Amino acid sequence: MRRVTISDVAERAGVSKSTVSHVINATRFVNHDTRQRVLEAINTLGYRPSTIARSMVSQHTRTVGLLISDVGNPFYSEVILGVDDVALANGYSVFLGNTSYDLERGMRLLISLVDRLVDGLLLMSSSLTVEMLQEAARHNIPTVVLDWGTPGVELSAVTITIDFESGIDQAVHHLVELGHRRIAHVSGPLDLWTARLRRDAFLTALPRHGLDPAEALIIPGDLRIEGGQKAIPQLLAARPRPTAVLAANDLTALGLLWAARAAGLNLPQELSVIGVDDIALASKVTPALTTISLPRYEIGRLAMETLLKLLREPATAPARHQVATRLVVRASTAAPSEGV
Amino acid sequence: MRRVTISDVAERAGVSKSTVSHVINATRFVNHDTRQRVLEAINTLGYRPSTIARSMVSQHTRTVGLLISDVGNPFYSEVILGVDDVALANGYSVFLGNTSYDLERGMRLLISLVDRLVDGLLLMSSSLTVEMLQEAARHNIPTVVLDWGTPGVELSAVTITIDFESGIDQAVHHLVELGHRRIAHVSGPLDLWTARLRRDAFLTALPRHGLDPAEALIIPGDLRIEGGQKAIPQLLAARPRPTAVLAANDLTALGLLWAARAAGLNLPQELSVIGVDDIALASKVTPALTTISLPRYEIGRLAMETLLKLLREPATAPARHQVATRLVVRASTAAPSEGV
DNA sequence: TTGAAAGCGCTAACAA
DNA sequence: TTGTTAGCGCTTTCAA
Repeated sequence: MRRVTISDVAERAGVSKSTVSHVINATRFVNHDTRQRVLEAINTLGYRPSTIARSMVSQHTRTVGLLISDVGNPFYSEVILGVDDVALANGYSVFLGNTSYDLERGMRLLISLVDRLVDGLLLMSSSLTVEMLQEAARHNIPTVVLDWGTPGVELSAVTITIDFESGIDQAVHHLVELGHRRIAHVSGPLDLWTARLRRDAFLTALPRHGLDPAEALIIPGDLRIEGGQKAIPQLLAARPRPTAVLAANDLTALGLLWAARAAGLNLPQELSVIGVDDIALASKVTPALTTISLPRYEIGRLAMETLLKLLREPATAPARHQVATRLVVRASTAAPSEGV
Repeated sequence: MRRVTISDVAERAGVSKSTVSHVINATRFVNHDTRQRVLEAINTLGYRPSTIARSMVSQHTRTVGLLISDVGNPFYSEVILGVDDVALANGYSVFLGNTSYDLERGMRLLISLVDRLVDGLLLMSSSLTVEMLQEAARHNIPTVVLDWGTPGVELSAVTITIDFESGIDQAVHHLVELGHRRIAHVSGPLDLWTARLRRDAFLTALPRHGLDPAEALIIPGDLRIEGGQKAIPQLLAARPRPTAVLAANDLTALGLLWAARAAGLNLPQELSVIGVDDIALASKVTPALTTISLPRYEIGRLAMETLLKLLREPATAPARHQVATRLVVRASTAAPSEGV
């Protein structure tokens, strides 16, 4: 049972291979009748052009590589969906690689992608190195980098960053309007670019709403539930005690909520909590979490579309895109109760 | 800046292309000195063999296609990780496709994978059809199907199914030992194979522990938090009222827990709840969820390894694998309080 | 309006 | 111990 090739079709239709090729790709005029014969031959034979052979001559594969630090992270999984949708709609297939936050693994993955002649690269991994970018550039593979801010990135790749400032500013505004004056922040690990970004956005938002950043309590967390839970004792011990807290992400916020309740606090009156991410769970818990929503699917879509544009117009200069975030008010924020 | 090819290396080393090929693939003896010269040429030129050209002649690609219904589902994301690990370790790359529970989309994805000459297929999508399997079989692409029980599957593909019976039997045993006699089940949508499987496992486990399946209350759910929440009123209205409930998955169990607490029940004394999945959250909530743990990563690993074996020994007859599940006891189960 | 033939970068007979 | 050569299945000049 041999694979049916273009020659089989040509023979069956009584034409040359080139004619078959041209009817398939609509790349030059073919007489109506012969075209019909070719089409028919294709159908009865069940012929499908070999992508490999095509790539061999065209030197491109209509594939892209997607490197992710952690597929299990709900943030990324929706991003993947956005990428996948755009890819499918444009005839691209995507190679997925999970770096597991492991630099060496990431590099191996990247090399295998380069060897596979991917047309473009989508890098969404906090464990990225400049060498990876260079490797991609060396083979001049168009690259889109998500949410990675190392200086110099924008020289060789298009970057997509998340504009936390907008959402965080809304969050602070919301709290101040409710009457809060003492707002704390439970940050992520500050060696992470994205964690610093959120903290800084918080710190710069404060003075815009009449609050003094110097007085703001910053408790380091780990972007996980545990980090939020561990922050509660510190939070309650602080004098003056904060009446609201902005968590670096929703998991941290949930940890805060649960530990606060366990400590006997009346929520949200005695402690308002805001998260970042808007994970699925955020609207399901009690009290439902007020949070800053990231357009995850949108990010994936934008990334793949940007890459596609890069592929079509290789001359385009590396640019930077930002996606906005916005506050979703639910039940975990309220006016502070008197005399706390 | 042309791509450097095997001819460049050959020329530089002063040998023929075939010699270069043979040192790269260690496929025939090459004199030590010439081998050194070749190696050196490869290094200085930075030569990397083209996977495409190789595939062209070998007719295989060292790629596999992975079709998933929903990358966002935490169950699948860990499976992906297992697949990815084994793939990377064996020099395979994986194409990821998200069917979004959409049959037509799934078929399009599948066809694109077939056209790309993937060596094997991993189908982990509840939205699968027999035609998809046939399409794969028609191109004789070895296929591994996860958790899909339609009769006839095992004829053309290796199946990996999850042995819910073991874990569910342990769960019922655990509850009976605690003193429960009236155990309810909140199922998934019963048009899903996997939901029926769990319900049936529950029903057959009961008599093994002296309980009458005919008396068991089965409430249909949706595998989501909402389904669990909606089940609580029915559960509380039933006479005699169940003292324990086995949920079809952890999300349902969380819904049950939260709605029960909202209804003023004292947990776990007044209602014991067991989930299925052991999602990350299960151990974080209060009370921590007793649940039946699925070895998700293990499943991915097994699937990819099975596929690899199939690729190496194509003669192997389609088989079926089962992976065991086991009960993890936490704080959401307890002896029933008296006189409920 | 169509065909012949070269070539994409490799592997593997077959020869030497 | 190594080289020559014929493909793998397509696309694309160039020619007719």
